[in-house]
Amino acid sequence: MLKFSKKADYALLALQYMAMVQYGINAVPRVVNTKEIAEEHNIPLELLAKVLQTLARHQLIESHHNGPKGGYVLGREPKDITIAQVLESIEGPLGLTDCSQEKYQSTCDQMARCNIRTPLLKIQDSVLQLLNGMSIEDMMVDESPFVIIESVKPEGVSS
Amino acid sequence: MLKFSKKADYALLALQYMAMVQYGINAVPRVVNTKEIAEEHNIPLELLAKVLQTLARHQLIESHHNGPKGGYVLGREPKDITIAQVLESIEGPLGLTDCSQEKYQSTCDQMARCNIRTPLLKIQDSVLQLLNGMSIEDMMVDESPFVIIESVKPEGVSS
DNA sequence: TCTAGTCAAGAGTATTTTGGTCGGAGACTA
DNA sequence: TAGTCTCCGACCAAAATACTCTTGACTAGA
Repeated sequence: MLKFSKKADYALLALQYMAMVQYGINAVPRVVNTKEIAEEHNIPLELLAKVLQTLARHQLIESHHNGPKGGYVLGREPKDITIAQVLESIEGPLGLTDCSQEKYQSTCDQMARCNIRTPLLKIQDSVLQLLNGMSIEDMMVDESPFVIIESVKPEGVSS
Repeated sequence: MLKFSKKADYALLALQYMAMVQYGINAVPRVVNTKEIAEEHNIPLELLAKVLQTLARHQLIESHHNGPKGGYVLGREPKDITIAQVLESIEGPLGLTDCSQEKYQSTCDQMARCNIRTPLLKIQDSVLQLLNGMSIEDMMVDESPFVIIESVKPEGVSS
């Protein structure tokens, strides 16, 4: 419940990676291709390809060109790519319930006596605000890829 | 994306209805049965039955007894039933990503180089806080079903 | 005690969504 | 211009979800 889809996960992962390559500390900006990201993160190449295509279509990234040395770059600065935009590109308009999209409202035969629509929209609003307030930049937690989370390891390795 | 499942919708609808019957203005508290709710809201009887069973198993509602005049009542006051509890009963533990549940962490082969886990958990936390802060009572917005929320509109959300 | 109304629980089916695959078309390099 | 390498869009399979059916147990009231 409330789970991101794999595609959304992959998208965030990829964007974060690209952001690090282009804007990270000591970064040497360059074009990155699908294969590189897929191998880096161990995700199915073809699926990631599709995800990136979608992101490109929504201008979050730009396909540099085809052929050898082709690839993608971010379409804007990391701080200008919000989590909400990413999710929306991948999954279509966000909404806790169908009736938050106007075009579906007519199909809901309980609109009239639906008392939960309003409070639901309120929740949804807050969630959206949250997702809109967070960008790829916020995911660029410096360089260290290895952050030991103590809950993984049984005994106090953290020190 | 981020959508509630139908079952979750039905659960909220049912709880809100029961709350109105028991605690609403001028309410005459009584037991309500599955059929009544299903007809009231036009949802498949059998499916709703299963949803209510689940809620009962989680003590959010109580089955009054079998047989004629049987039915359900709320297990506690509306303000003590949070949205998060409802969702969790229906859909199991909530979490934006698998690795928020400890038992799945080991199965994720990219834990080591996963840079998005931490920020994702942060988002998730906020969402959960939101859902925990809202209860069935908040859904008892007296009788008027149509309240237009202006914040849905694109402009000036944050104001 | 018999009947009808109700909750309880399981298995089974259909439909939608999601994850993943394939075969090209275009573009660059040599 | 041949040979790669890349993006791209249509396609397929598997999984999750929504919904149904059947059976059973229990209770109130005739």
